[in-house]
Amino acid sequence: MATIYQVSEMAGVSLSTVSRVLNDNDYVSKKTKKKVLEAMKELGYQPSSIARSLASSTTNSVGILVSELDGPFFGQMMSAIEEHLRIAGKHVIITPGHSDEKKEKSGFEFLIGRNCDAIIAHVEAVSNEYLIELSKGKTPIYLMSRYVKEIEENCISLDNVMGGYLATKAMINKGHKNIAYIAGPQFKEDASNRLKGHKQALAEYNLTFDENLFYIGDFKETGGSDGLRHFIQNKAQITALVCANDEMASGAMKYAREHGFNLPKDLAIIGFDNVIFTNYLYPTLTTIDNPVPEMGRAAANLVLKDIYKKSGITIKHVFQPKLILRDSTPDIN
Amino acid sequence: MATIYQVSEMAGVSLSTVSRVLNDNDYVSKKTKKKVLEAMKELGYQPSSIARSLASSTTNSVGILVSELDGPFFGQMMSAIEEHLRIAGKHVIITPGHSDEKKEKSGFEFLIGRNCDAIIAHVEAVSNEYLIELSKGKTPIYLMSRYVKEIEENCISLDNVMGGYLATKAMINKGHKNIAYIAGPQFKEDASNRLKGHKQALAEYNLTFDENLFYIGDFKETGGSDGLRHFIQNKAQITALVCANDEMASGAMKYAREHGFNLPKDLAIIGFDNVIFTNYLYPTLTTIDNPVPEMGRAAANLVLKDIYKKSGITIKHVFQPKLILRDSTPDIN
DNA sequence: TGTGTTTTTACTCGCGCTTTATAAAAATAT
DNA sequence: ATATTTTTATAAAGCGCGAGTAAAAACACA
Repeated sequence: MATIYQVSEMAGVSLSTVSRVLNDNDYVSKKTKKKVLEAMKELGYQPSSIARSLASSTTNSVGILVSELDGPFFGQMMSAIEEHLRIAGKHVIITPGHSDEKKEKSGFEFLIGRNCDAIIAHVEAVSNEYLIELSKGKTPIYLMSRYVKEIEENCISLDNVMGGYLATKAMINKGHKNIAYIAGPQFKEDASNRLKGHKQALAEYNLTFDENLFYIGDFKETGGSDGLRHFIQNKAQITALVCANDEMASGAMKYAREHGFNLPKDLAIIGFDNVIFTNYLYPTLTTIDNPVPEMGRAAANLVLKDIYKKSGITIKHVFQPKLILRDSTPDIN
Repeated sequence: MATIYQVSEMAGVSLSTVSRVLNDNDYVSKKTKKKVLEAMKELGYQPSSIARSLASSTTNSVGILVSELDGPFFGQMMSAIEEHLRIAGKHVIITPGHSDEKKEKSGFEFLIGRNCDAIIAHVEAVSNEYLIELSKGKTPIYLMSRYVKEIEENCISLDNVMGGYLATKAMINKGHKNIAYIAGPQFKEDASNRLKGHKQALAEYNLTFDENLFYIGDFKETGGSDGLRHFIQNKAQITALVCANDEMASGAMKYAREHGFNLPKDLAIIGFDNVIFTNYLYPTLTTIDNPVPEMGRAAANLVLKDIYKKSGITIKHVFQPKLILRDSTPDIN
């Protein structure tokens, strides 16, 4: 691998001259610049970003810490952030935290150790205190889908309480009274907030929250099927099912169909997140839109503004969910 | 940020001693080791992997270059590779190539510049020649879902021709004669091989390949709907539809339903890849299993063996697809 | 021709760590 | 007690680059 030194030798100039044409800021005469450029091409020179980082303590790369590498939700998120950052010439380094405290912490450490200029994290298992403490370090931390008051300027979040409220209210408005709820793991902030919204909606319409119509799932397809099985086995009389995310809703739909339900007539189902495939289910799934791509762009913009000093950017920190009515929640008569 | 120097000072030993306990290979007495470890903890010391890489020219990280960050196929792939590598203490750096030649090349450059110990790539736009040339460089390249003869030892691939063959043959076996095919972008090797398999199956059963029953889609949901629309508008009389991947199949299903088809009776549909959501569609989608997770693990194992000298590993290079029969392809009578 | 400016280039140090070669200390043998 | 081996620690060089400072070259003006 050619180094800057060999380039300088070949071009007959000093090291720093080469360095200067690399970062093309300082004064270099056109003639020498050309010479250097030619030498670079000749040698197939590729600057080592590692060495660069060490010397300049800036890497032009931002770390992304997500829960999972797969799953439509995180896919959209990573994609939106990366795309937006790439335009600005920044790169991303992605690592998963698997919703596990240890792994999330080790993910942060990895990213910090790699001198990321900033980290955008979607973490669920670490405590707020940890995050606040971490934010005092040299690497700025930005949080996706999580609101921590002490560092709210670094948070991009969705109003999940409102989302949960909208979902259940939609069912109530359709005329349902026996509404079951499949929640997500309650240590996850968005899951608990969505549940909170569900309860608010029930309360507003004088419906009581019934433990028998409540199940905690895993945010995956299995959570939906397990939840519905639970309700059926307990002979719960329900006409509507609210799921805390789309994966669980789709799992519930499949389970329902396999157990003789005629969808959507026998059971109305609503999801949450509006991931792509909801629109390809049958019946198409009513859900709550979670504007992940926009939020990803907002996070990217935030680091562009804070870290890379791009001007003229205004950031929205809290996003609003929106009800998307489709076929899985028909009017009842 | 604490450096190795401050640790050495605090522990009252030399730099290199600290370095040795870090890499705990050479001889260090238990006593000094303990002293150093304590000093590290006290200072909250975190070794800078950047500096480490520069000095040792090894990073314990492997680059992953995928087409897209979202999409169930790539999600599974990234996840499988990462999980397997993480066990061995290696990290991944992921970057997308967007099936675009320039972007794929820049992805390679980025990863190489970051001194990845190896790169696992799923690329579609760059030429075989480029890949062969690249393989001569200092960073070993491994290819997912692509077979290049000259570097076959570094390839993990699926027998896509066989997959395409199995899909169409399944339809023929169900009794269909008017079988339409929605292919993927033909510059992608897997897409063109699947098509090849389709043609083989047709030939084997003396069915002629009909341009009117052929459409090239984009491997996304829209490709499926566009394709089916095309056939309908051209008044093609078809009873079966073979799609080159699951996303297109799901798009086609939706379009079919919206246009009065009674699925699966009026139109049998088969996909390809067996991504998770196929099992949650209605009717559940018959498809060709693409063992992505296994292939991901194989790729990870390959670099573990080649690069990190882990022993006792045998690698399978070519994987076989498998027909997964579900409800979208009923028997016809 | 000499002095003052401006433009261009070269040197040197250091980023935080690994890695020799080498010295010092401890353990063992004679 | 001394020589010899084994174990442990040190010092110094260098990985590839950036940045600040010093020096050289080019130019301008009188």
